[in-house]
Amino acid sequence: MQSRTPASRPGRPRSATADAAILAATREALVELGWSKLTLQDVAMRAGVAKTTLYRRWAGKNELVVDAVAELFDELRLPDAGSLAADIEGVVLQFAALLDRPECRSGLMAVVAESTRDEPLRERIRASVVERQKRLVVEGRSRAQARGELPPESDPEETARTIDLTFDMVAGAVVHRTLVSGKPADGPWIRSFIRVLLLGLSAPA
Amino acid sequence: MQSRTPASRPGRPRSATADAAILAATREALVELGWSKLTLQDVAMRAGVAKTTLYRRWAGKNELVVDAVAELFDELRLPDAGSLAADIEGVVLQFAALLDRPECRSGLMAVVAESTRDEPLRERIRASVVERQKRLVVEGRSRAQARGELPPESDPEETARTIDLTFDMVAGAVVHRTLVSGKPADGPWIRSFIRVLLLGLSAPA
DNA sequence: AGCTTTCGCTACGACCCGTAGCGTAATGGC
DNA sequence: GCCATTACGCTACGGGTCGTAGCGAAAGCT
Repeated sequence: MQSRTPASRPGRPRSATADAAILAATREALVELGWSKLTLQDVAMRAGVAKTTLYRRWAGKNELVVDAVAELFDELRLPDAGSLAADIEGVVLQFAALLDRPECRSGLMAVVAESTRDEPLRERIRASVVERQKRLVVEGRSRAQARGELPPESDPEETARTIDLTFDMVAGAVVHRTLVSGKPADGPWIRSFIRVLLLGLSAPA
Repeated sequence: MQSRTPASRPGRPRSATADAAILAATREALVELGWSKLTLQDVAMRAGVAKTTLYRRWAGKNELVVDAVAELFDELRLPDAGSLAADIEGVVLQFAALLDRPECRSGLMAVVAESTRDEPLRERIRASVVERQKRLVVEGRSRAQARGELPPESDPEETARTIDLTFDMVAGAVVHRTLVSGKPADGPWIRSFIRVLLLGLSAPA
């Protein structure tokens, strides 16, 4: 996750149990304290490890929380509900449920904010969180094109741009609705959103 | 801004000069240090005031940064470029320029993250930042309806939902593009975005 | 065995927080 | 002009977190 083991090094290996306990303790602390009041020594206490163990594995609070939140995004799955609209609705509902969890709300936006001044952190977020979401867009899109619900594209560069645009529109709208407007991204909202989105995307270039 | 003066109170009034100096110093510190390394005593030094003066006016870092960033959003204007697409392009370009400024990037997302566990803070952000953006959507929409570019609505509740949806889609996509994907919301991107958006919004219900 | 790395523990200086207390400055009411 | 009231700058304080260093013991590999 954070430090690769080149084959097997000599010496005592790192405890995988401790890793899991630390990440779970981090999420627990995020729920109870939120990002700003979360301290590394509190996480160490909860996880039952020494504070120095945390610093051996993570550079700081930012990196730790990214890894703790990233695990939540493993749950995201692309359902096969028969139509593009239904597929998107299923994914967005899962995403909205994630953003409803307090450990996600307070952690994710905070590390994104930090990443504006920390390029390695941005890359870490991109690799472990954003890519997992984006893959859902790519897969859903190719599936819809096979069904004839979206116009196919020949130019691979144009395809990449359209995927980027779709991803930013979907994820951006849901996040903004949930965290800025503070209203739930529930069924009715999602369906009206998908309607606007698909009308725009399915039109010929 | 943060404490209303009921008519005129007895005693020495608060220095408006100090207010402006503090907010400017906050933005300056945001540029140089970013959100996480910004401290109130550093802001006090830069502004040439005592630390206690800061605490007399703002409850803490969160509220101070919200006010400092909110002033930036005063610059947003709705241009009259003749068509809805051109109007939106103008507004989004301004918004993207705002999000390019480091004092905005690092400050805005951080307070939004904090607001997930602080309802008064969320309300403060809504009133002083979000409302100013939303008004642009409302105005641009009614202008477009007068020009016949968007279908009119009879149900006022439906109208409110459409405005909310439009706002979340526009602001969300631009923020996500800029801060999460880390790519510029430049002219070509904005135009392809507007194309998708308007195709969806201009379709009949 | 011997070597290497991790782990828990303790301690440390540095820094920031948020508040209290003081004397002084600036205003409005009488 | 005097006084009550509020704002201001300054100093100081206890409490907390940070990130690091050093130590002895534990747990793997060869």
